[in-house]
Amino acid sequence: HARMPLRLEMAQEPVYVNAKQYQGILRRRQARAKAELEKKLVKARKPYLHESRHQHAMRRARGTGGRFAKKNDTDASNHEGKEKGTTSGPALSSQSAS
Amino acid sequence: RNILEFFWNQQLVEIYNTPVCKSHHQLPLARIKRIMKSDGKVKMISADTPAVFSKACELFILELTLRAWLQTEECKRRTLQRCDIAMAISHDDLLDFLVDLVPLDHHRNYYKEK
Amino acid sequence: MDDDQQESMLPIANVGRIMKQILPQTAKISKEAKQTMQECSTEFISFVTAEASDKCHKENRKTVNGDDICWALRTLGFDNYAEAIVRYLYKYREAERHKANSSRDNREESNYRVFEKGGTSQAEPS
DNA sequence: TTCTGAGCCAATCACCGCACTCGGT
DNA sequence: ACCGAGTGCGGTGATTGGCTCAGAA
Repeated sequence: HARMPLRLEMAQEPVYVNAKQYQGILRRRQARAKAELEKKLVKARKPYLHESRHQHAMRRARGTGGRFAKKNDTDASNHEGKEKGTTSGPALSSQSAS
Repeated sequence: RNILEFFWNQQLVEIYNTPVCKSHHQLPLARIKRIMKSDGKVKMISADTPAVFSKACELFILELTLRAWLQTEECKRRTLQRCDIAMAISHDDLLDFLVDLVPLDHHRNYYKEK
Repeated sequence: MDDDQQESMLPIANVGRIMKQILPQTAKISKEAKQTMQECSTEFISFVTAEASDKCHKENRKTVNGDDICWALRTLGFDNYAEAIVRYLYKYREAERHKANSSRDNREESNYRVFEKGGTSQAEPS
C-alpha cells in the first residue's frame, strides 16, 4: 500500500513507486550509472551479434519463401532430378490459418 | 485478477508434480551467473542460486507476458507489442522496478533503432 | 571495452520461447516485445540479486545462496515467486542429496553398475 | 483500405555444462 | 571435512535472413 515518490530521470514530476522496492530501485540506478560510465556502454542494438553467424546465414541454401533449406549437397554430379519437391519446401501453405 | 490467480496455482502444481530430476532448464545457468556477477558487490554464488533464478526468471517472463497479453487483447490485437508490456508494468506496483527501463512512452516514440 | 550489452543478457531465443508458452499458439510477438522482455528479465535478476547481496554483506557472508534469493523476493514483494521458489529449492536440494548419496555408494561399493536406458527414474511421490 | 514486420526453416560455432584442480573456511 | 572460483574440453542449441501474408495502421 505504501508508496514512495521517485524522481524520474528526465521529468521534474516524481512518479510514486512501491515502497518495498524504492531503495532497490535507487541502488540499481546508481549501479547502472556506474556500469554505464566505466564501461562506456551505449544502448544500441546491433543488427546481428556475431559476424561469423551472419556470414553463415547469408551463404546458406534457401528453399521457397526464403526459408532455410536442408543441406542438400550441391547436386553437381549425381544424375536423376528425382525428388519430391526439389529444393523447395514441402508444402506451399505454411503460414497458419486463422 | 483471477486469470493470474489461476496462473500461479497452475505453476505451484507444476512445480509440485514435476519429477525431481526432470528439470529442463529453459535458461542457461552460466549466463544467469554472469548477470549476477556483473554487479561488483556480488562475491561468491552458491551452486543452487543460478538454478533457482532460472525458475524464478521463467516465472517472471511467463507472468509479465501474460499481463501484457491482457493489454493486447484489450486493444483487440493479435500481436504482443512493447507498449503492452509498458502498460502491464504501469498497472502493477510489483513491476515498479522497471520504470526506468521501460518508460510508458505515451508520447510519440522518437527512439527507434535501425 | 567491447563488452556488448546483449551478451550480458539472457539469450533472446530462450526468452521468446518462454513467452510463447503462456500465449495462445496463434498469438504473435513483436521483435520489440521480445527485446523488451529480454531486458526486463535481465533486470529482474540484477534487481533481486542486489537485494540478496546487500543482505549477505550486512551479515558478513560472502556467498549468496538460494535462501537469500527467496528472502530478497519476499522483501521486494514477490511473495508468489518466493512461495514457488522455496518449493523448488526444497526439491532441488533433496535431489542433490540423493545424487551425492548414490555417487558415494557407487564409489564405496566399487561394484558394477547396471546401465539403464532412459534417465534416472528414482522418483518418489511427495 | 495500405503496407509494415513476424513467422518460418535448419547449419554452423560461440558458449554452455561438466569435470577437474586449487585455495579458502 | 566441504564448497565455490577458475580452467579446459567436448557437445550443442542459439543465432540468423529472405520471402509471404497476418495484421498493425
